[in-house]
Amino acid sequence: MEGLDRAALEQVSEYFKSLAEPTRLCLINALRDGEMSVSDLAEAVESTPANVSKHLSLLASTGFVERRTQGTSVLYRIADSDIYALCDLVCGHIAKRIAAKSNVQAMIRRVAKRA
Amino acid sequence: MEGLDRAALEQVSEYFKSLAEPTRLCLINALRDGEMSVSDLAEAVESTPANVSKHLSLLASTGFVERRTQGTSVLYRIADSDIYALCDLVCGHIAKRIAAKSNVQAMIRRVAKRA
DNA sequence: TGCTTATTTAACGAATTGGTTGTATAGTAG
DNA sequence: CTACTATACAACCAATTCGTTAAATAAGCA
Repeated sequence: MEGLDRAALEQVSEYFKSLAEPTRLCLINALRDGEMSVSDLAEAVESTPANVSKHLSLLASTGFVERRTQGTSVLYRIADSDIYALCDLVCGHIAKRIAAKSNVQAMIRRVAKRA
Repeated sequence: MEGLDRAALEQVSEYFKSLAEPTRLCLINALRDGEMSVSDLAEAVESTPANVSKHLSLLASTGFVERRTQGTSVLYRIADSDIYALCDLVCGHIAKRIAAKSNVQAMIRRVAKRA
């Protein structure tokens, strides 16, 4: 992303924004095992169909999920499994931070002991 | 991130949120070549020192950048270069989407020609 | 000490967003 | 055709956020 202009960065931020919401991450997690209907997803993430529908259409607009109609239901699925690589990178970053922090705390404990 | 509870997902979303803003992405881009002061960064991203300072402290709180004081200046640098891998994944996703879209448009052109 | 520069912080306003509620649309069954 | 179900959409409110402005803090220097 080296030489991106302002407009491009705005678009990139849009994509990050669509992942920057716990309910949407929960939906993405629920879709790990395959496609699900809106109402089933609503139950899975403990929210209302209306709310879930709104989140899903946002995720669809950024291309992370795709929809398919079956009868009166609409089934959603993950469209780009790179999304999980993204989440794993962030989780790894958090894990590193927690590890670093506990190292600091361990050091503080050592210093305190010595004093 | 398979079995994450609500609290953990909320934390993950915090990290994505810190990348979900064009000015912050611009700052991260500017820090690619090494550490920079707040005022230099403000000039680089065409914003005010106050605004940039606020964005930087947010990025520091999620551990993507680190600070170091030198005289009256404060120098910021990238703390975890995984951040670029994250951006590259998103850029790749966008590129895929654009490619797919232009394929669809090409197909539409073909069909239109045939008719 | 006082002056200047660099950064941070607080307070404010405009704009965006997540969730709710009520309504509209579309497909299915009777 | 009517009734029912599943989903989407519009309007609304509360809460958050980006940027600005002004004031506070801190470091270097005359």
